[in-house]
Amino acid sequence: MRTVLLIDLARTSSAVAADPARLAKIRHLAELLSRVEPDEAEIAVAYLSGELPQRQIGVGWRSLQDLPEPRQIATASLTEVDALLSSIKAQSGPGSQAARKDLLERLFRSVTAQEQAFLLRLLGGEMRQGALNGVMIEAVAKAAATPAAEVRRALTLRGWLPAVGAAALTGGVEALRSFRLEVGRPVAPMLAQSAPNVAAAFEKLGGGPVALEWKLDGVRVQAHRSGDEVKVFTRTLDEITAQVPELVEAVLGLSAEDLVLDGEVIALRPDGRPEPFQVTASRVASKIETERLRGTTPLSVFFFDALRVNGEDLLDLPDGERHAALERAVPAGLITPRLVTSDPEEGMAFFTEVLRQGHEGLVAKSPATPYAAGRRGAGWVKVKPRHTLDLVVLAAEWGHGRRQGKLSNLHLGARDPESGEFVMLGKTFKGLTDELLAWQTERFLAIADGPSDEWMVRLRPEMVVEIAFDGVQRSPRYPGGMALRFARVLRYRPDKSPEDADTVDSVRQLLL
DNA sequence: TTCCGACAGTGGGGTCGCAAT
DNA sequence: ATTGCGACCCCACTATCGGAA
Repeated sequence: MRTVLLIDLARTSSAVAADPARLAKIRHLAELLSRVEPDEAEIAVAYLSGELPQRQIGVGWRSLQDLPEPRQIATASLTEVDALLSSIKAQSGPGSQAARKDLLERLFRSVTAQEQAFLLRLLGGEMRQGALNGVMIEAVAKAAATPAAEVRRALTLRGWLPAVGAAALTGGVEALRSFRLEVGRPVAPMLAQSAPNVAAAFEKLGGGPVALEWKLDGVRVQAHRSGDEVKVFTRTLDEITAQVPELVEAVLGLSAEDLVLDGEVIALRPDGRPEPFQVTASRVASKIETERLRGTTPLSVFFFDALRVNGEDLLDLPDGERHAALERAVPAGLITPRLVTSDPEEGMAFFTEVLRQGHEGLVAKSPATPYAAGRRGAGWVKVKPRHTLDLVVLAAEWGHGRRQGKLSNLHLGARDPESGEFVMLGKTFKGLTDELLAWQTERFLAIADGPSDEWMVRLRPEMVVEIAFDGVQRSPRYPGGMALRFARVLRYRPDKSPEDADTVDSVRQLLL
């Protein structure tokens, strides 16, 4: 009999969810981790931080409906559950959906109600216990009696917390220190914060010179080269080597044979201007007909960072030195345009220029910052332009989790002057404070109109709301053939009536 | 004592591959 | 051929805790 069973994880998760204090969550998690046996440590770290050792198993929210009754006695071990999930993942070909369902039912029949609830949250991808990677890093450190900084460093290099956590719990700080940057195995990519404008980005980086780089609206790539072998990974560390042969050839064309580079792939038109993001994303996601697609939609790559060049790990070096190494290893045509300046005015001119060329914006970087992979550290700050429109709320959907009982997700419409009707352009739930959620729920119920159901309340088109968004994209889903990208609420406009709302024509202007 | 960095949660549009219909 | 689902590409914003100032 194992000392730690699935029921223990389920109980720990409940305790974590019930205790809002971060330090208490860490205590609960560390207490369990300190009891788990070495061969189950990876599973425990994974499950309690909302991950699966298999990463994905082809089961989502929809497959988790209509599950069997629980049993009364909890006996399931982590190893047993892990084996079942592996066999679910292994199903493929005709009949696989039925086989998956069968195995999933067997799993749920073999556990108690509390374990079922835990597995539902885990497999559904919504832990709702207020603890994921960030809290788990601290819990692993506490349970293994190692500094959290050592865990973070290992996670940067390994990119997968369950593996790092298991190493820490079984081998302590020595095991953590044995993690190295390994060519061919992806590193957790460094992420950026955002700022509303160039001046604010300069301010955030705290004076001194700032490196400004074009922000291209493509797909983030991490390219590894060892001799004749190249591997390419995405931001979530999934391998896409086969989909991006242009990138592979570009890297093989460099003289350095030992490389880890960070950059962006993007589809450019013959005139050099960027294709819409959808075109790049479609090209990168397509696994078949790659050779034909190369002809119609070629990909370009632009690197902006070097993590390793010719046997030297550069992660801990400041940005300026890493970029110098990048410039030595990679020709200028494959490097993201960059300007180092202390002058915000000069920065704004650079921003204007990148937008004129049709690109997304800028990323401002402190030349002193090391590559803090996997953390949205303050070293990188992105700046993008923002559009706004006054739109009409057509309906609202009931929220989930902490928004349960509140009307949350808004259906947004622009006015069609021809018909006098409103054309839906998308939805948003962003930008709403708790106070605004409470207010709009009450207000919406007062103007409810038309067929509503358990998810949605239709409204008389009376409420005008000011919406910020990044751009307009072609939509196969919405009636006007266009949708807003990254829409969020700025404020309600009680001073405006629906007749004052922006029109579909003004939105269409932005599509070009 | 106040401020602010980091984290988790709440969901958005679009596209692909695959299995089922 | 079409549809449904899972996965993954891009992502913004608010509330909260707890350490920093």
